[in-house]
This record gives sequence, structure tokens and C-alpha cells, in this order.
Amino acid sequence: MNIGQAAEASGVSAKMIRYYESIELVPRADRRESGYREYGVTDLHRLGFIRHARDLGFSLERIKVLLGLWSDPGRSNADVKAIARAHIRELEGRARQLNEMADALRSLADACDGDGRPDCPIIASLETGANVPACHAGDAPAAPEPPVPRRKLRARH
Amino acid sequence: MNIGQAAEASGVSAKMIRYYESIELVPRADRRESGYREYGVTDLHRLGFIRHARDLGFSLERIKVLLGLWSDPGRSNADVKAIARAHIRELEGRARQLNEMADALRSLADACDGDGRPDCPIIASLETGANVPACHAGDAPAAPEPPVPRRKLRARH
DNA sequence: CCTGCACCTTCCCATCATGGCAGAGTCAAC
DNA sequence: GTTGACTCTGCCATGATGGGAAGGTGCAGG
Repeated sequence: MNIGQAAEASGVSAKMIRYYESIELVPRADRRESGYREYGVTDLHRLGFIRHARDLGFSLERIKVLLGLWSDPGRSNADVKAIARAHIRELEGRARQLNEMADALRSLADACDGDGRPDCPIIASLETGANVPACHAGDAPAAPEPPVPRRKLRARH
Repeated sequence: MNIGQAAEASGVSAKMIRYYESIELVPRADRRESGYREYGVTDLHRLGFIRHARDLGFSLERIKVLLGLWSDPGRSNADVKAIARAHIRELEGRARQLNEMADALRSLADACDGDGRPDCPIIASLETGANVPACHAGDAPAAPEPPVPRRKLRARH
């Protein structure tokens, strides 16, 4: 089947199928004389796998590893599980960050009357940074700070 | 002060300050004879505002609007609140999506023994798509489907 | 057989916010 | 004057995806 049919059947756009081929996430598809790509059930199966992994938020980089494990009959499910757990942590971290932002903004919005006057705690907090979760603060508990930055950051003006 | 100091003081990298200027998110900075950008407290204030807005996940596009409202003495806090609420919805939506992925993957990982054998429910679900949340499924309750797609999608091969 | 159209090919550009690098110029401390 | 930190501009890269142009292919209907 052609790339269009493969796209529809797998749920991966033709554009992306070509892209996946170009970055060698999938092997180069068979070609007809005309140069048209030709797909079979095996290819569809692989594209479906990729799509499901994308639906779970895996990066293409990690999907490449998963595909390798998939096609490895001697794989260890511990390896798969480790990748999955690392990914879960990432997802949770990102979700937590988004929720923190949403929570902070919600409390600001709740404090805003929205009655048409210019007074606005949201704007005020953006000005001062009060109640705004510092992005990535807490990721690096203590700045490594290279021992003796001798003449760095000279005071000027 | 120079861009480096402004960057350190505002928490916005010099690179980004130049970028913000290039996309006209901030006005073109004053220049010294040498071409060096020169920043004052007003500029720092604005950069801080932008940084806090970024920390809340606002896009630069929306920050442009917020800056406009900020500098408008006759603004309506209702406008600000509306933008904030739209953004909260976006954040919540994205967080929900991430959490759905994490939940799905967690249940798959829980079902995986991780004992070193090849059997793996995670891999199996990626193959079949079972228990994998279809990305964006439910967003479009009913496909609009143009009335009569006469000769579209011909069956080939 | 010809025409038209849906489909395919490759290649380039855009997104969004950010970082990195290179080559050249500037500033201030010593 | 030398040195080294800093700044300038400009280009490239990221990740995953979409859009489009320019040109070739395949097939059905006339």
C-alpha cells in the first residue's frame, strides 16, 4: 500500500512517516519503480507501535530504544519498565509544573475582582513576582558556583 | 547598565533580551556610542514582568498583550482576568493530558513484572494500543466529514 | 488515447523559546 | 598596551509537526 493508506491505517501522517524514515526511526521503506514507498503489514504494525508510544508522550529518541527492545526477542522487561518509569517521572514532573502555574494563576485570578477597574492583583504580581512560582527554582538546591570567579561580573555603571 | 547586568538582575538571559527586542516584545533599548545596549530601572522592571509571566507559562504572544494592559492606565482588570482564565484552562488541559499519559503508563508498568523475562505488558500495549489513551480523541466529537467526498481515497492495491 | 485529478516525490520554510558559536568590536583594570 | 571580560550581529540547532511548491505517477472516465 502507498504512504497515504499507511498513514490512514496507522494514524501517523504521511509527513511524519517520511520524517521518521529520514531520522532512521523506521527503516527505509521499499520503493516501487516509480519511487513510491510501498508498505506492508509489518510496517503498519511498527507505525502503530510508534503512534501508541507517541500517545503516551514518549519522545522519538526513546521510541527508538523501545523499538529496539520490541524487536529483540531476548529483551528484558526490566529494561522496558525502567524506561517507562523514567518517562512517568518526566510526565509527572511536567504535569506538576503546569499545575503549580495553574494553581498560582488561579489564586491570583480569584483575587481579581474583574469589575472593570484597572486595579489588578494579577498584573501586580507579575510586576513584583509575588506568588509567582519561580521557574525551576528548587531544581538546583545549591548553585555549584565555581570556586573563585576572580574577575567575573565586574561592576559597571 | 549593560545587557549582562540587566540579564542577571532580571533573570532573563542576554540572548533572550535581544530576542525580545527583535520581536518587538520590548522597545529597542537605548544605545551607547559603541552600540552597547543601555538599560535602566524601567527596562529592568519590564523584563522582570516578562520573566514572571513566563514563569506562569504565558506565551510571548500573550505576554505582549499583558504588557499592553500593564502600561495602559485605563485598563480593565476584567480583560486581564479573561486572559488569565484562558491561560489557566490551557495549563489545566495540558496537565490533564500529561496526567492521563502518566496514569496509563503507570498501570502498564504496574502490570509488568520487570523480572528480566521478555514478556512485557508495556510492549504489548504499544503493539495493540490497548489501554493507551488515544491522543486528542474526544476533542472532535463528530468528524465534520465533507458531505460527498466523491472520488477521494480510492482503493488501490 | 487523452485528460484530469488524486496521489506521490523531494526540498524548503515555519513554528516556539531557547542555547550555542563565530568573528569582530568595546571597555576597563592592571 | 595588554589582557580578558563583555558586547555586537548573524547564523544554526533543537523537537515534532504542518504547509507548500514544483514536478512525477497512477488510474478512471470520456
